[in-house]
Amino acid sequence: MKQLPLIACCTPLANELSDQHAGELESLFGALADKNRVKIVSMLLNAGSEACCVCDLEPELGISQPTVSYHLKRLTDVGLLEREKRGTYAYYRLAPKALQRVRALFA
Amino acid sequence: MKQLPLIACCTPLANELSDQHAGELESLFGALADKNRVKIVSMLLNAGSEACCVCDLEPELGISQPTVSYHLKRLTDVGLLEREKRGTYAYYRLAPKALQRVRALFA
DNA sequence: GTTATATATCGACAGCTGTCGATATAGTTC
DNA sequence: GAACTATATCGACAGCTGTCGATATATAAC
Repeated sequence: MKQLPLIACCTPLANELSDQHAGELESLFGALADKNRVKIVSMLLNAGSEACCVCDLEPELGISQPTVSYHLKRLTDVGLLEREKRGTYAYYRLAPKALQRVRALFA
Repeated sequence: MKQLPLIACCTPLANELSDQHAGELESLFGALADKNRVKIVSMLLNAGSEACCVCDLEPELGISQPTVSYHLKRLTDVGLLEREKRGTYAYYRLAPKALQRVRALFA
């Protein structure tokens, strides 16, 4: 680069995200980067404060039970969902803090 | 399932997201599901209305130039970034509508 | 304790993703 | 035109992801 044709190039870019913070966001967005997981979050949003069990979700999603459990685990691992066991059933709900956290990213 | 132990199971879940809408969100979140792409978006946010060229981003990210171009393409393909060519340089900025769109998801 | 059931985990597999070096493309400078 | 430079594309490769059937685990019902 000998000369800058129109506007300055290579201006310093301040406030770069730390590797750690960037990695956390990668995990969070990665958890949402699947159509079935987006549907799960949407269904739990519509369910309000009610929790849903795996058997609620399976017929709506049209995928096998192990795969539903896999997606629920992905969402739970990043803190978006909370799990509560009742008898043989497992009930999932949106973690209240999770939505605030995501919302804060774009405030 | 013979009886419901504590709360009703298999209640109808209304308003499921359409396959198409879920797929769009999958693409959008997938574009953000990478630490280097998160950093790029963050840098462009900090840059405000100023656009950045590839040579701005490469040293900050510490990855090769082809890989930076790959990530910029991923973000541009989903409409998060806009590209403007000036001379041999390519300048990228956040698409104004994109942030509104993401924000609206969590309003 | 035996049977039934809801969920989680395992093993395997195809497909996608991030990365790089090498190369192509397009615009600038001489 | 020839040389240079900023960016994009290509080919390849390791690693991750979503999916399934089979199986394990845990609780409930009898």
